Amino acid sequence: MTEVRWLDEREQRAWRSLMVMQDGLSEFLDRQLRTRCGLSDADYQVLAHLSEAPDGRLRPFALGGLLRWEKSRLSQHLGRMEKRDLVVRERCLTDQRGSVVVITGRGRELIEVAAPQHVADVRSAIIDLLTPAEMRTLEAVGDKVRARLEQLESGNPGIDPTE
Amino acid sequence: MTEVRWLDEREQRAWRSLMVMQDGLSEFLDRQLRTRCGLSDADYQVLAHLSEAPDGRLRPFALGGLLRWEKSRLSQHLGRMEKRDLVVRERCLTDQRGSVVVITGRGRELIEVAAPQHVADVRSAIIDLLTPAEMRTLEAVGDKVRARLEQLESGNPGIDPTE
DNA sequence: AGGCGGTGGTTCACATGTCAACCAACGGCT
DNA sequence: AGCCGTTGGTTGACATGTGAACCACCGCCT
Repeated sequence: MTEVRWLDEREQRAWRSLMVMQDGLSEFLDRQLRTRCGLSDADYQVLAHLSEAPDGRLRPFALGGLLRWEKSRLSQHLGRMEKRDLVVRERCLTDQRGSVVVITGRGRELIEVAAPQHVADVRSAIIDLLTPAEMRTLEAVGDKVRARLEQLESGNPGIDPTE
Repeated sequence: MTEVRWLDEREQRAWRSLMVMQDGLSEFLDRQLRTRCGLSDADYQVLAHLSEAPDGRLRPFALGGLLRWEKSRLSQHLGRMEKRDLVVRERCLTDQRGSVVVITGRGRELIEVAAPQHVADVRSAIIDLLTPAEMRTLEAVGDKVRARLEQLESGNPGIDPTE
């Protein structure tokens, strides 16, 4: 592996375009949520998962799994959300170590206002611009990349075709 | 606008797939850079732009434009990079308010080691998995979305087709 | 029973990003 | 020259993310 395969024109353009879209999208969606509902994107994700769970309650480790968050991040964030009365932590009855996160009434009200606006934003920023074919491609690419990342992160370096 | 157009199955899948890919990709690339070169993704972007600029020097506001960063973020980040001897700030001769950021020798060494590895990571995580058609689609979608975001952020709410 | 590695969670110190306030210099205008 | 709105940049207070250390409890094993 002596020489570097730089990105050619096409590859550059696709990559940059994707990155810029990425930044722009998350910045836009986060700002909309924040200014219109006082929720960060992180808050939204947490509330969304909780509101879909039975009784609006989840064990932190389960929530962490859904969000793919580090446990310390989750703990910190839940602490802040608890102060703002969006969630409460209760002791877990079946496991004395753990706790259960529960969405509050206020949390539920907020997510129910935020969700339709958020979906509308996602639609108007991207989904409604896509043809069915583009949608399929995005899904396929996303899945391929995720699978590849799991492979890479599990210590498999991938096969060098020149080998 | 009384009723909400939720995302249907296809739309959900495409959207989630994109978001997950997005998170996974940036996390992966950032971690690779960090562990292998001691550079964050932000550091990398800054050094990359500087190293491509004539004499490795840029006015902060120009750099900020390229990166699409808030000026305070840039200022804070440059401060940290200066402490690590990756860049230096010099007074600007033509504008007494401003300064010029210059990449240091060490900064240049680092980016020259990091760049090939970074490109290899980008390739192996995504670019090399894509067909030419997929690449074109990604570019097209990215461009559409960016254009749309600019429209949205310039106060244009978009047209409601039911109107 | 009692030892013990693994798990669920929290906490601390620290890196990073954001917003608003601030300051000095620029440059156009009279 | 002198005023004044704008621009380039920094700063401080604060919100958020990360990694490591820590703690209590679980559950298995003998």
